[in-house]
Amino acid sequence: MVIQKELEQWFFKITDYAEELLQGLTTLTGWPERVLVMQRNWIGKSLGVEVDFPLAEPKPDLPAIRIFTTRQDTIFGATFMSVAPESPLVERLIEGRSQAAAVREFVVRVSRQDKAVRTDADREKEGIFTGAYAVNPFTKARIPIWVANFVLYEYGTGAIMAVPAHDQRDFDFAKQYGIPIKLVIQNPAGSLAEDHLDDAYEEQETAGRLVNSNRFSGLSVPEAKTKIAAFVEEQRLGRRTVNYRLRDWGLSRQRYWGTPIPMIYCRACGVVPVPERDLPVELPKDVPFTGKGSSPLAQVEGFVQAACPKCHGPARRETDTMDTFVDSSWYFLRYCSPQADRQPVDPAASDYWMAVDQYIGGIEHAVLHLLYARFFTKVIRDLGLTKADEPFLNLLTQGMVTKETYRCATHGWLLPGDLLGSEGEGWRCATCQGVAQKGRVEKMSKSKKNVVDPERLIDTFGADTARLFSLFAAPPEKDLEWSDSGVEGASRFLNRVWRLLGDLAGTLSAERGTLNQREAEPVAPQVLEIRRLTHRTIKKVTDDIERDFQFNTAIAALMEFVNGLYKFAAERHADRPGNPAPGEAAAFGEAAEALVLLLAPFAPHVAEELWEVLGRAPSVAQQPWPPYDPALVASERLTIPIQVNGKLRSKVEVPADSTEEHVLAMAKQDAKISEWLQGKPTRKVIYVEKKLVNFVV
RNA sequence: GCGAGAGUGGCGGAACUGGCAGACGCGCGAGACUUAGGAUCUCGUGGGAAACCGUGGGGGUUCAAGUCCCCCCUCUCGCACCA
Repeated sequence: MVIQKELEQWFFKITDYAEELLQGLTTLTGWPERVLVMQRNWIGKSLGVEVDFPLAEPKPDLPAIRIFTTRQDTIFGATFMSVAPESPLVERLIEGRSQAAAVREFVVRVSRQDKAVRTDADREKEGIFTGAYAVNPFTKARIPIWVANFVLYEYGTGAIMAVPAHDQRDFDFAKQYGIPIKLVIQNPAGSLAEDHLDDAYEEQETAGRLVNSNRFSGLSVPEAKTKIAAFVEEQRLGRRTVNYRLRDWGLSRQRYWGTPIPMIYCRACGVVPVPERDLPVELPKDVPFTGKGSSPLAQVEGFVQAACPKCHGPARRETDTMDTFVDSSWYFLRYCSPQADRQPVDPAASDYWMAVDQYIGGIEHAVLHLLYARFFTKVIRDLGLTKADEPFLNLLTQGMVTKETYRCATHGWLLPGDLLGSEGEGWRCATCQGVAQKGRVEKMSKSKKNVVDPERLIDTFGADTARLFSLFAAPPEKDLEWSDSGVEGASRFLNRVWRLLGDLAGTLSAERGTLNQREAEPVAPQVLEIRRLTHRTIKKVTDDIERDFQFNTAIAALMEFVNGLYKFAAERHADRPGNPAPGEAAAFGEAAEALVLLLAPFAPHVAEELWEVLGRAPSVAQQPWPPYDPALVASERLTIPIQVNGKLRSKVEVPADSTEEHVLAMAKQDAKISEWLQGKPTRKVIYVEKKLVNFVV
């Protein structure tokens, strides 16, 4: 059973930074849009006004109820007010009234409800009349004050003006309790009738006009918002206000693992912070975990008992620990100067290292961790310990690993090892032989049992295969669907690389170095082709890694490279057994080295061994990234697609430096093309250099 | 409901600024080598007999659209009584 208790807790005043945390988002150009949106929503800034609604029977210390609204344009339609059940106003409003007992009972019932139930959007709207009335300051009408379950005590002022005609929640509530509805905005068609409304008219963007609103009638919604807000201030009824959805960060946890909150409670002096010389407060080692009651630390008398730093009398320590998000909010700053012992961050070191150029994490941290880390950075900056305004310049939110699920009617979710059968013949449960249903692809989890055993994976295929597959299966920001046959494919590729280099290694060493003399002698065409492939691959892999970590296409390029090298090797054996063209072995040598270097980030262990196979000194990890020769990246000959009326009809091969005239001439000579062009006047010829020709006939 | 992202072969995914759609891998098919193959190698593999048709659907711009514009559908994620 879960019981709600009120606890006294510690908070960080993150709300002081709400505006800066919001504004800072515009500078985070290296962050994914959806993370920015989530943070913007989380901060939830809204502009509105606070207005005092005088009580019909004012009390000396409570003359009015203050509300917050963003829809001041509808204020003439406010026909009642609602107050949050938790609000202390409730008690003040009902005191001495006949309704008091019933209202108290309602408040108790609502506050007992589970928070999850209460915050459910479909929750039924419920309320109770307090017996008290207020005066709408614009219409001077006497309006009843209700307690309503949907009004949030934590947001705004904990009390609202209710405009049933233009707010769906108020509309539902008014309908339920028979409260009058007053129309104050008419739609452009003029079709809204106060007594026949099916729903609240909440539209603000279209050209609705104010009605029944005195001197403000006829204005559009935006005009009315501005004018009424100004009027409220002129008349001293209230003021323009900014509200944030963001709440202060409650950091107290009734757990052991976490940083102790360095506070001491003294009967005489109150709450006293632990003085700096006594920091850090360390967690005691010997703690009983009973699993019940309060914080584990509260059980440790030796920890709890302390002397008051002020009066040195007996006092008690805070026994709650901090939310572990506190630690992850500034570790990157601490990493800049882990040895600094006088302060948490050495400003010089922080200025050198910060901000973090590239941050990688799961999307689940979009709001909490990434907002808290931004908050801490700003606080630490304001303490003068760093100049960074923002901690992370570029953010990559990598996807989750997913896998299909299997379920047996009697045994529930099944581990891959508890499955019999195959995709074709269907799946069965290994325990009961019953039918196993293949379910959705979901995030790997222990509960759904759609997991792979890393031990077995590594025993069978090795860590390189697992890594290579993970990087190849999807771009990093997308979810990765685990596939056993895909893993086999990755393993097959590494084996192909292994065999290729093993075959080549023997013949390579003899001719190393001849590449350097390539200017001196004519180069055989196949040598040039091998070298072109090599340099094009280096460029492709380099570009793909630098362009948003597109490891999947980088690995695809390596696979193409290997396929190409096999082809060249096979041709060599077929055409010129034992008789290589000048420089051919050297070109293969260059290719082999590049292959190993490019493969190293994706399959470091295999690459390290291959580096040795090539007879090079360890370690491949110490080698510079291979450069490419731009001259070798460009092809010598191009295949130009030829279209007629935008449809592909043929292709011609031309030297890369061909002029437009030459390409067009070649195209017209092409047998298929000349057939298509025959007898029809060519109206237009589109020529895109090195790309394509299109005849419009 | 609001916001963001995405829809491409049997599957995972390529296609950067409009210019050969389907790279690469899986799967599948055929063949080779084999006592054997769930190893390896080679070839093929969007649909269609073909003309042609094909990037969720429908319009549009353009010589040319997966890519740009308009409308619609579906899915995933986030927020959700925030006044």
